[in-house]
Amino acid sequence: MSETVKIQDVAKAAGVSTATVSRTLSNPSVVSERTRKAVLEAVRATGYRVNRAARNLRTQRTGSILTLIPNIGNPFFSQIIAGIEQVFSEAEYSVLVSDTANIGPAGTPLSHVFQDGRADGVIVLDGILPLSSIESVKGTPNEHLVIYACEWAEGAGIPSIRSDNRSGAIQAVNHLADLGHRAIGHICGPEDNVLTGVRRAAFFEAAEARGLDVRPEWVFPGDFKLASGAAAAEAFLGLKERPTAVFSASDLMAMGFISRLSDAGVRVPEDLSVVGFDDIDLAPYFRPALTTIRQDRMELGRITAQTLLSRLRRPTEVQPDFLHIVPVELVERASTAAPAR
Amino acid sequence: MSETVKIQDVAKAAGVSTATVSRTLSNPSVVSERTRKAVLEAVRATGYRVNRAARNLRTQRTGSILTLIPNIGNPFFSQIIAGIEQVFSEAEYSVLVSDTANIGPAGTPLSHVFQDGRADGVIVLDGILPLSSIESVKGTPNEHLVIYACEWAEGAGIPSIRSDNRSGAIQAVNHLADLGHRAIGHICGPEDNVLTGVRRAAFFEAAEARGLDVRPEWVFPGDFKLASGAAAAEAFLGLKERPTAVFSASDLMAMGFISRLSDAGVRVPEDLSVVGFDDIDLAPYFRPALTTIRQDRMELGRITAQTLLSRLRRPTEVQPDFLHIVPVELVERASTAAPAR
DNA sequence: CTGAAAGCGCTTACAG
DNA sequence: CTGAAAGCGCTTACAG
Repeated sequence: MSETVKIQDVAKAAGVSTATVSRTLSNPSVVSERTRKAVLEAVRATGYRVNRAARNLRTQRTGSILTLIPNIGNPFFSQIIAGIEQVFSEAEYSVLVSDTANIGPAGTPLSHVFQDGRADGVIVLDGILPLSSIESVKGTPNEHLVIYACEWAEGAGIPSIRSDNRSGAIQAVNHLADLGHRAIGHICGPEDNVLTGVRRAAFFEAAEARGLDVRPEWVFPGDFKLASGAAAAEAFLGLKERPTAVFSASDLMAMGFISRLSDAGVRVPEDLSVVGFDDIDLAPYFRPALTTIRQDRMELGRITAQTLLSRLRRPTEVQPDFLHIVPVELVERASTAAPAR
Repeated sequence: MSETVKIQDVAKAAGVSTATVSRTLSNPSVVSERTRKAVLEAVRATGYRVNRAARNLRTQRTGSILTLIPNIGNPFFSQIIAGIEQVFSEAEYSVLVSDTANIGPAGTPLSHVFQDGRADGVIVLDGILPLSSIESVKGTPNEHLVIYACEWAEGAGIPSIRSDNRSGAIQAVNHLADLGHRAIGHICGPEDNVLTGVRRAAFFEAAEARGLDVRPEWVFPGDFKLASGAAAAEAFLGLKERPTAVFSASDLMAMGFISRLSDAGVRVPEDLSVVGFDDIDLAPYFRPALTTIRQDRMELGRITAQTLLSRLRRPTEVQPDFLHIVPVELVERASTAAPAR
């Protein structure tokens, strides 16, 4: 690999113009077979590779997609990103993954991503991204190249792919009711998160539909993470009257909850049934194995990527209210059982 | 955001040349204060943003770093990437995360990443990447812009940042020996992984140093994942004579192992002590809380990024044998205790 | 089917 | 301190 070889060098080696080399590489069918062979051979011989920056500048695209996540350190997102990456790498796009915090100082308009030429499309996995940032793309040609996955923001008018959170919560409550539980509690996600509201509302709705008892002190605050589940357990242990079952808005909180409870001698499922949400890899290996609502995160990522990809290919088609809901299912394991007594 | 505004438009608005606009933006000190103010105001008024592709083409750099991981779906890497991202986003670099599989068809030379103008530097978190791929950068100006983190390949002659795997394994064995265990086993990582070899060798070395009994049938194959821990448990349960303690090369395998064992009535730590490796977030919440070797993955990511960053800034400095080892520590929890009897 | 030429939007010696 | 001009390496109408 001596000096970098350019299209010029290939053209010279093949005895054709740079235009022909370019065509052979990007649109081979318009070139005669004889020429194509000569060019391809010259490419091989020289070790030529197209320079991206030059191509991007000329074609006015970047070949990359930006994925914005609230916290790159949170393993919850890795499966989703794997799904996204799978689809886009086949389509010859690079996937950039970034903390929402890293797109710039607070309040940075999302439109900058496009203006800077950093990406051809954006997948937002973070419902907390300020609406004002999202709105900066409204009315621009890039408006339909932004898409929410997993989380979303109410009223953003941006297409969204998400799990069926409502159904998941209802399935959890129904499962508990079917087992005979009459008094149930809930561990919530963070208050500023859209998933929290949907899952909680569906929890109340289903509990009411089944005539279950839910008291305000049985609804515990949380943030989807392990420690907040343990904190909920502390609150639970201080209760005079306890529910016989708890639905947690995430598996991680369910695990933190059960851990702390087991230290205090409360047995799951004998003394208390617990249902989680997500079905992370560990759920079947936790003891008791966690009954939970399975989210197909890989699939969610794939569908999101396919949706964005089709928009990148047919830029005219705009449907801002596009909404795709991925089904979830209850996975019954060992953390739920009929109530004692 | 009408049409895209270019440096030309700013120049016109400020009454200066494009050269002066460019200088104001990239090297403000060479411009007079009066001019600078006028330009900045024109930038503000027009909403100008530098086009990356144009800048990249002109400056012959990309402003991105490529991070290659064996499996983007594996949460083990997310903390490392978070550390990398943190450092590089401050330095105004984008971080591209990609499955090793996605750099191209098997055997794709790593040098392509540079030739394509896809990244200014590469962080390889995957020791399995073929040596021939790595070697393609040898002798090129990009040779010292490739760096291993976490894993590595023996003989690649590429700088490497890694945890002190040897010390970790020795600490695990010593902890077990100190508790009074005389017969110990090991669950290995995948055979084609460098970490597997180092941890296993150190395990044997320390066991011998402490005069412990290790039998071939107590060394279980694995792949770092949950299911292989459960498989090791099956093998363990079939043993006529069992060790009283096991050191697992990953936390995930330790958890899979303990889960399956507890189903079979083997209690940890009463009947068997188990030490993991990694200290993933769940380790303190698993029951029994896992005694393990803590790897500071965020720090590992940060150091890797800083090392690569300094090389990007001073391209002359080449030290192919650069090796940085991040300390690990034993975290004692509830999965280890003195042997019974 | 192919080539000559313009131009994508910047940055940077060079000259003054 | 500033400007005119070249050029980074491609792609793509346009013409033939």
